[in-house]
Amino acid sequence: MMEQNKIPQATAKRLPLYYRFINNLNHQGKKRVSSKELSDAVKVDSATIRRDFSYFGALGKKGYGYNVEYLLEFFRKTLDQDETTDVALIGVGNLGTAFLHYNFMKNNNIAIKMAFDSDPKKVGTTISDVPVYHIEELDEKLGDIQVAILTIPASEAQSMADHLIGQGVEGILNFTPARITVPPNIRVHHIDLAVELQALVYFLKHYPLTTDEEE
Amino acid sequence: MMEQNKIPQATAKRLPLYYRFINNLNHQGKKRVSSKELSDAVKVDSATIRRDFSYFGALGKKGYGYNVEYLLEFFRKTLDQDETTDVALIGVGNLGTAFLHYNFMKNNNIAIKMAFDSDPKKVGTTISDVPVYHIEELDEKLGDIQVAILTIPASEAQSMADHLIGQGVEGILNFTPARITVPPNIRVHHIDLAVELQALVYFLKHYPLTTDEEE
DNA sequence: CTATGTGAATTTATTCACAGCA
DNA sequence: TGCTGTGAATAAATTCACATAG
Repeated sequence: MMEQNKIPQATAKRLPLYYRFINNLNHQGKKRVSSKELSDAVKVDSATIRRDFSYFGALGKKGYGYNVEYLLEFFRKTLDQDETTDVALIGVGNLGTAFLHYNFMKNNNIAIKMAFDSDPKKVGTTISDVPVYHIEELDEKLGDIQVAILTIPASEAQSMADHLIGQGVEGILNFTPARITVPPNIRVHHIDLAVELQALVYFLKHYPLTTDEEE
Repeated sequence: MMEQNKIPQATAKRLPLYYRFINNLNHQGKKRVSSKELSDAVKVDSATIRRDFSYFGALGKKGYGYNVEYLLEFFRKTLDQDETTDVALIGVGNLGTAFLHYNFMKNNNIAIKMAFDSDPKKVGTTISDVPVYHIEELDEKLGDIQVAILTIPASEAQSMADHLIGQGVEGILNFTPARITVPPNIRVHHIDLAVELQALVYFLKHYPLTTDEEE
């Protein structure tokens, strides 16, 4: 696939966050920004930000900071914002609908192109310009979409993942509590709402904060 | 607040996941489990699981594995599953509604006790037994709830967080893209759906998988 | 034999602290 | 002077590998 695989994963995960904020700055007409300002905004230590940026070379100027426009252009390229990534959404419940209303195209070149559900009341409708097809039409409609968002009941997660992978999907954002098993060449990110909530509660009770700390 | 603060954060974040799976095993009538089996199920390396468990002492038996019932009982105590944690949900959009339908009480003793919104069509209704109040009733209704889930527009996140903190909230699960600023004694966890999706896409393009890897 | 529990090694990530450039 | 960029130090997390108990 692509170039320098030396960027730490922790850094890679922060890139979209940086990108969005730099984008905001640009819209506000701001011309320069320091790692300290960025730090206040995105809640990441300024040394970490400088370190993160440094993996891509010297993006700033000493004593000045970073040029917003330049930074934006750089991250646009780095995050492949030129090419659109098409995504399919599986499961048009409340969570799925929330995604459909979320306009990813606005800042990020990611577009949910179609959604699937088995509920006949939903099939045939359009939500935020995204058509909802019946789950049985999946093979026929999916095309070469490689990314799927799973917002279905946990009990169906594994079989649906298997099916999607069979149709060429390579990345799955799984909102199901089920930890799905996939071949080693498939990437799955889990977002487990119950776990997140429980973890927050656990930290609250066992990790008293006095000095500054963050997730 | 509480005892041994020597449990690594990474471990603490996995505890709810372990708990849920052990709970499942127990419901299935399983009596024993090995770190290897757990590993397959929750997708965490078995050595990491043993290490995680070891912070709590010797929970297993050599050559045998772990007794499911014992483990469950242990985690129940550790995760404070005896005492219920009450939570308020702010913003009854699609995402908020998804949370209301999610029955946290089933496995975890976390209960969304009330929800708030400004939409008069929603105020006064009840969703999954949770009453929806007008946002202006917040001070009056909130009581001593210390945890809030923020599922409102980003533009309102900071002011709402300030308000909640003023009312005694100490933990916030923030689904807003806004990175809110809070006093150092307040805990905020961010879950940023757009960032998660972008990060997945970035990893797909730049971190080709051949051998096993995970989020 | 089997699978834990854990020292030791390794890897990954963060943070300090400051030389050096604009 | 004010900031970056980065060596070096530190911290955190993972993983190896095996002695040891059942």
